[in-house]
Amino acid sequence: MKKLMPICETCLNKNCFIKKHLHLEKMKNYVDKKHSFHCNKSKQFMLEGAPLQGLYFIYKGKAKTVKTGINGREQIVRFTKEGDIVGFRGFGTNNRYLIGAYAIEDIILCNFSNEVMMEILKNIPEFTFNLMLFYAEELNKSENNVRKIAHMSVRERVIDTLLYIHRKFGQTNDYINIELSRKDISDFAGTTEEQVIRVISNLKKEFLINVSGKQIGLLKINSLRKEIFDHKYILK
DNA sequence: GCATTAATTGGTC
DNA sequence: GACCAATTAATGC
Repeated sequence: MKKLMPICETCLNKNCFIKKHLHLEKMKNYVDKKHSFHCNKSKQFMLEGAPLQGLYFIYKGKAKTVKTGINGREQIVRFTKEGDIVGFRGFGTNNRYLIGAYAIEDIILCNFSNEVMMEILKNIPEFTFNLMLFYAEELNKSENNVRKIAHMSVRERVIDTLLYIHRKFGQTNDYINIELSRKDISDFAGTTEEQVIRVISNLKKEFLINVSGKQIGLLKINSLRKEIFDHKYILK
């Protein structure tokens, strides 16, 4: 089971950037040059400040990308899943990664080296154009997140985080399809572990969510959305 | 089973 | 609302 080597042609990740452009003739020259590997749960596979080693594409599993703050606290930049790109922030301009990345569960990654990525970007305009659109979108999301942390209360930020992972990972059998520690949630919401525990405990008492260990399920999505929306309106 | 880590609760500033 | 301490639950080895 250590020999599992993902093949782009048979890959099921429709939203993967490589897969999306596989119909282009030139692309086929490059996909064989990737190298794939496993990374176990909670292990780090990308180090903040380390020299660039190309881009990572998640073949299977979930991961988080983090940035170390001034006080040593970690801020989770985003959560990622199958088909997502990791490591694109430092690409091109910097020669080092600006963020670190950890596996949330056992994952399989596909890595394209700097050299191969450069070749793709220079030779396949359609790919480059779409990547630019992707960058613009990510920048927008990132700015929105900064605004959230600045203007929303802790309770609102936690609710917002829950709605986000619910939207991103989906929910089956009354529980969201990702298991995060309270610390992970707090590092994303920009608060502390204790605050997250208290908010989650309250939301459970109010019958807005289901909680069973690390599993969380949203019960009244509209009520939760409304709470965020109302307060945003007051603040802006 | 013991040791480390995570979750929870209460308290202080 | 952050930080700290104490207790308990969960998990790793």
